[in-house]
Amino acid sequence: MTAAKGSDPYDPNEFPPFAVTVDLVVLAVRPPSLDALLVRRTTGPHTGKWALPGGFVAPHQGLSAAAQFKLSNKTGVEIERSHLEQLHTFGAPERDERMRVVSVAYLALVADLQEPELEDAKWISVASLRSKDLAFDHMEILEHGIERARSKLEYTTLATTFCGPEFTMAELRSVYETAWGQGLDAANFNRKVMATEGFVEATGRTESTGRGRPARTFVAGPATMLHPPIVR
Amino acid sequence: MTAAKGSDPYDPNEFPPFAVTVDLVVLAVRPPSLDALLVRRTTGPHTGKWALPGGFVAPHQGLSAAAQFKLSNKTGVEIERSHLEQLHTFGAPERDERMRVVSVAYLALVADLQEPELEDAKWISVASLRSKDLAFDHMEILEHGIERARSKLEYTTLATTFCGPEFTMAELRSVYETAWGQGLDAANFNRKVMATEGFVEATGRTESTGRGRPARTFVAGPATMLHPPIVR
DNA sequence: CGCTGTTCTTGTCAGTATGACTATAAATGG
DNA sequence: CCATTTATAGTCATACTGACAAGAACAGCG
Repeated sequence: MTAAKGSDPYDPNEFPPFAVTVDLVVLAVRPPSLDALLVRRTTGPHTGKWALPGGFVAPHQGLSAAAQFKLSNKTGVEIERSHLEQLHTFGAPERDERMRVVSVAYLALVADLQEPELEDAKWISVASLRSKDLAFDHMEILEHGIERARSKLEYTTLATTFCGPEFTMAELRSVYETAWGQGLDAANFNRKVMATEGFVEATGRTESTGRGRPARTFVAGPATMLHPPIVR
Repeated sequence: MTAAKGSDPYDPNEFPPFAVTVDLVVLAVRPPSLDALLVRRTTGPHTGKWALPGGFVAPHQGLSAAAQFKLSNKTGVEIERSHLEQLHTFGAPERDERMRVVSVAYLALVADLQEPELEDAKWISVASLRSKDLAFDHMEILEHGIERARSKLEYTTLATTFCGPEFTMAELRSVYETAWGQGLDAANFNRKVMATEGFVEATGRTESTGRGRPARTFVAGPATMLHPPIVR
């Protein structure tokens, strides 16, 4: 195949338009389960099925602005103390029967601040995903998001985003254990976290859960990347 | 802000359409420089400027299919022995003055098989990027791609993609050194690569560059991820 | 009030990986 | 055959890791 050089042969006004949507993978760690936020579709195709929160991007709206809007819109989540990043873009020609839709998926990590759950929305444990039938290709998107989140815990400080503003080592560790589904040695975890400059900062206060020795509390430090990583 | 619940307020047919494009960050390691492929714009906005290869996605074309097509189209590159992955999606409302354009950027890593360079296309060293004025937001896209490639060298076996089908340890090492702009200890590099199961497989043959002891040659092994990583 | 169970926190230690370096091997070109 | 070049193997002190033990600080209970 010898290529036609020069200008692109397509005129963007020639063919039917694309629609662009954002879909959100919203994850929270709520021990003992890692949960994703789903909404029930009340209109359009796949009505009645569970789906990712999201919707169409407005004409003059940026992509991340659209994602932020949907996040605060569909969930009560505060944008502060949460993390939002672009995940992947899905644009298979037949993913929506109505028209050509390209969906830019975003990943949101939020603290579990028991926000009032909207109706037609629920948290679902990612462990119970296999049996679910999500709308469109949302299952694939969700799996991408889960793997991205699990992976990013290793080499970034994002674990603190899953915690409240003030947290104990045990809480931080349980973020990893819950997301990864495997236990970590508390002593070694402590050592690694404390050895990483700027990961957490001690408040000087302690917090008691009623049983056992009270734990020191920490707040997130300024660091964003982990050297060395916390390994699975 | 209390959210409007239920169905999305937007009707996709109400507002002006989006156009969707793919843009390619094509990288090759050609010691002593890491090079990116640029094409000169001959039409539309920014005519005359250098830009990333790319173009509009056809109505029934998948995103990665579009990227593959543009890759073989604008470069003579064989899809085999190259790596193509989605990078990031750029959709700022004003990034193209003609209309709302959402661009899905792809990252392509190719071996330096001195393909016949098309006219209006050239390799440019990423070290000389600062002085360049690329079309649209292509500089930002390119920088994303470069950083992604540099980062992926650490924990994947993608370095072999930059080499030909058969390569020496020195060639593989120079991929890292060129991409990272820093020297690596040959002996330690050897040890780490050989210790990683499935990274490379010895052919039993050797290859002489004219000077010095001939080097054993290797082919890429089946592994895709590196444990432990090769660190910068 | 002291015991006990629980949880958090610090300490120890052997095995391993790492980086810097040295030594040897195998070719080429005078 | 010797100097040079490059590839590869070996050495060693140090740092990091995982597994485990020990100590510290609480609550609850008899």
